[in-house]
Amino acid sequence: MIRLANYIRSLIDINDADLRVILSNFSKKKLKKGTFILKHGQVASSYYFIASGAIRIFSGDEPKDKTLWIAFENEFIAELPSIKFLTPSSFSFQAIEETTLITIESGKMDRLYEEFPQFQAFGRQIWEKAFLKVVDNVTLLQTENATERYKKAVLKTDYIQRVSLKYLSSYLGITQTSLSRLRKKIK
Amino acid sequence: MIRLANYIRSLIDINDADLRVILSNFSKKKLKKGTFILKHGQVASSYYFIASGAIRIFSGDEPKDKTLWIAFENEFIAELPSIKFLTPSSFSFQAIEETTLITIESGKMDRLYEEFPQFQAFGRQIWEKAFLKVVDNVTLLQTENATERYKKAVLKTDYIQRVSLKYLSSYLGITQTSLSRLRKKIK
DNA sequence: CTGAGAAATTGCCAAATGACAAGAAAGCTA
DNA sequence: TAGCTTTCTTGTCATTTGGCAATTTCTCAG
Repeated sequence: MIRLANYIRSLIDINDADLRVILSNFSKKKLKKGTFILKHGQVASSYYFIASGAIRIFSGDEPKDKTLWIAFENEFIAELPSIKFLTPSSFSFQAIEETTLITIESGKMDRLYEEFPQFQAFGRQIWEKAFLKVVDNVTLLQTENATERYKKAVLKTDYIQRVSLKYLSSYLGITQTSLSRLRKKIK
Repeated sequence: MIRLANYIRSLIDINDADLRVILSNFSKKKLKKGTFILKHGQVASSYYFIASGAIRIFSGDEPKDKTLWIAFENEFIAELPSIKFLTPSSFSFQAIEETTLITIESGKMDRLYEEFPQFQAFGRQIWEKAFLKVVDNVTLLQTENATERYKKAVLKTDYIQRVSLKYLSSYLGITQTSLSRLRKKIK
């Protein structure tokens, strides 16, 4: 919970009392490796903060799934379009390690927005961050070759090295074989 | 203006009178080919609807720029993060044909949201559309080879064929040379 | 600690894409 | 329309990436 508190504080100004109330609306969940927290086609109803572990967001079904994003500790994630517009999710969310999540239902989130208007800035920033990350990704995929994409991904987060090649490769837009080879060449 | 009216109507329910007031806040602009409506580093302050023509959104500077998106008639575009958070724009917007824009300043847009709450749904959908488009793009870049990406881009909009290879190639994440060749092969 | 299943590596070869430069075609302006 | 500029195409060759299958390594439940 402290991690979440710090995360919120890093994005908005808020006093201790308000923050405490906000946090009381969240609940903790432990997930085993492999657990799905959302499957594509379902309507998403929660926001997730990763206290520890890693979640992969992907489209399609294994083994031909495509990893859109991999989130690690101290990251706030959600299937925003599905939550906001009650449409079926395009993506599945899966824990790829033992993971501790701190979650909140979207209804509660909305009530917090009403009760604490300054908290709305938090919601907006989640959107913005998500948007910018995806845009960055497009640029990377358009611009760099596989080797550079891998290097930059590692630079951004060491965590990325915890991810199996199977998942990482589709995130980088290459095959597992190629990723294995280029990683070897880099060393 | 009729085009914009239809566009708004396609996204939200709104009566004639309200729509008329809303439209009166927009203004028309004609742009010659090559004109910039926003350069990266500037803070964006307007939303744009393309009545005719085409706008390309790109990062970096020519000739090494990367085209993130190409928008055509009946598309609503904006540098949303820059508008919302007053941060410098990461992208430049440039007319790549003679273009007629219908624009509105963000301040006026905000006032419309207050005056016509149902219009907020319009704003939200712009965000969502932008987000989904970018996500689609990631998936495409991750999943398909250059030939497929080109085919799918053409399938989505015939308009794409109006775009010079120079711009189109970086949008597809390949070189102009390769695009020229693969286009020949397809015919 | 062990053995089955999953994941990663490697070899071999084919296909796709890139780099660079030259020439052809198309578009624009006076 | 002529002439200039930009864009497009093509040739050659190098490099990157993919496909497939065999083998090795790793992981984890029992």
